[in-house]
Amino acid sequence: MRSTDLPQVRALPLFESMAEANFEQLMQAAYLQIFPAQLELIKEGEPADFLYVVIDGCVELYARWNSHETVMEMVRPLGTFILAAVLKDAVYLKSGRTNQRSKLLLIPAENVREAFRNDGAFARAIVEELAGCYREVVKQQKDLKLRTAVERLANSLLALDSEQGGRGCIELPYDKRTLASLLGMTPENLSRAFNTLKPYGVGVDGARIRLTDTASLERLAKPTPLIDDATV
Amino acid sequence: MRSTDLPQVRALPLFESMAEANFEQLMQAAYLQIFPAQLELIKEGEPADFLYVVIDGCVELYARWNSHETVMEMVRPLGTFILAAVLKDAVYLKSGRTNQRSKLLLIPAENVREAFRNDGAFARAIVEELAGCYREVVKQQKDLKLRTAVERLANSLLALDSEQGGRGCIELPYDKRTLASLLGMTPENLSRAFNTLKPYGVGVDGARIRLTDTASLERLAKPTPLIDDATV
DNA sequence: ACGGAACCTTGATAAACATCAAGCAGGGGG
DNA sequence: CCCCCTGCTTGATGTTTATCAAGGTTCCGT
Repeated sequence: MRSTDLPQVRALPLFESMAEANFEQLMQAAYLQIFPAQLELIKEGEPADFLYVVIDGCVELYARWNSHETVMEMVRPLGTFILAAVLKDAVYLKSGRTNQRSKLLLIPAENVREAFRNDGAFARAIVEELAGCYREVVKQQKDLKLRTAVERLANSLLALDSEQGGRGCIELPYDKRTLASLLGMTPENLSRAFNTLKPYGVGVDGARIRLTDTASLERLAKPTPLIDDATV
Repeated sequence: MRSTDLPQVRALPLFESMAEANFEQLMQAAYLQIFPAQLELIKEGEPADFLYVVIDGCVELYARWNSHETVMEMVRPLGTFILAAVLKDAVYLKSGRTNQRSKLLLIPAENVREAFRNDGAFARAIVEELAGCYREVVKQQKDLKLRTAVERLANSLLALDSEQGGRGCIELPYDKRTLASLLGMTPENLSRAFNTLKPYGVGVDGARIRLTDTASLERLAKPTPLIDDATV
């Protein structure tokens, strides 16, 4: 790959500390590709062939069982996915599709494993990344087991707001039904949850959400760093 | 520490490949200790001081929010816990207490991080372990989001059975209320779920469960390696 | 502009799950 | 041995969430 995207990939925590030669070798083996929206990238149960980096666009990771489907995670730039399966040389636990037209970097799994074996700094960066991913999922699980749907929505709105500048004005980064599934509820329920939050200063106009009484919303949501802070 | 437990700790996947000198150094800094039942070991939100290894007994990891509590994981011999927090030098996301009188090995966090920096083989073993932990939580999350309480119970019974020899005769390794919380339901609901499973050949006598129609139970449970197999 | 297709919302209903309140059974300590 | 405590179960009830069905809006392509 040759492009203006290379420096920002190099700057990712996962890659920034690895030796130049190893990084170049990884990138030489990698593919940079643009995919249309709604394209099936990976399917749960299949062996892990590539480590993916989202350069542009958005990828939806989801899982299916008994004809039910649930969104597990939305990966936005510059996130990576399927690192654990690649390292363990195991099958994917989640399926993945592009949510919109997306530019992705595909690094062959075997090259990642080779770099991991040869480059100590890379191995340490991987540990850091994996530990972070692990803690994120644990937080999601606490969210799911300890909160009701309305509480989960309230907290996710507060998180989105602070992510988007804390101005009380949110632009939802994806469909409402995607958000619903991500939060573990049905689209109908999300609609009703938004209505429930109206008295707490939550105004909805399509994908634009307005928070006019953050204090009140926080009293309901009771956010805690141990569930809601991305960095903790 | 000096004891008959050392060889089995050394044999753990996490430690077996590290250099002898580094392992000895880790063990010299570590404490082997026996704790009574129901003892608070760690508290969510506190900085990670030790990596724990359960040598004997059982430790319950749980989380709390808004005066609700849920069991996240039961760690039995020879499992480790709180690895991610130790590596990231972060606060615990879960609290932990002994479920019964337990023998634990406590390795100071700073020593673990030092060994991780100095011993490439250890770093790789950590990656393997972390990736495995990550995938376990992802499976739990799929279980929670895609299945009902009865389905979760049915699958966990099948898993426990195969873990205990597949003879259709299970001894529950902990209280029913603990199992309930682990599966994300109330004790009352677990009781009712057992009743729901009676027509599928599930007999309950205290902590002893008998499966008399595994085929029928499996038709209901629809187990899949992508959620229910520990090793995948 | 029109038709159609997503997407979202709303309402009605049903299923799943939690809560509250007793009651029962078994085991450990006095 | 008996008592009491703890854990479990059961029943009644209420809340939360899903499902089914229908209507409305927006946006796109023809």
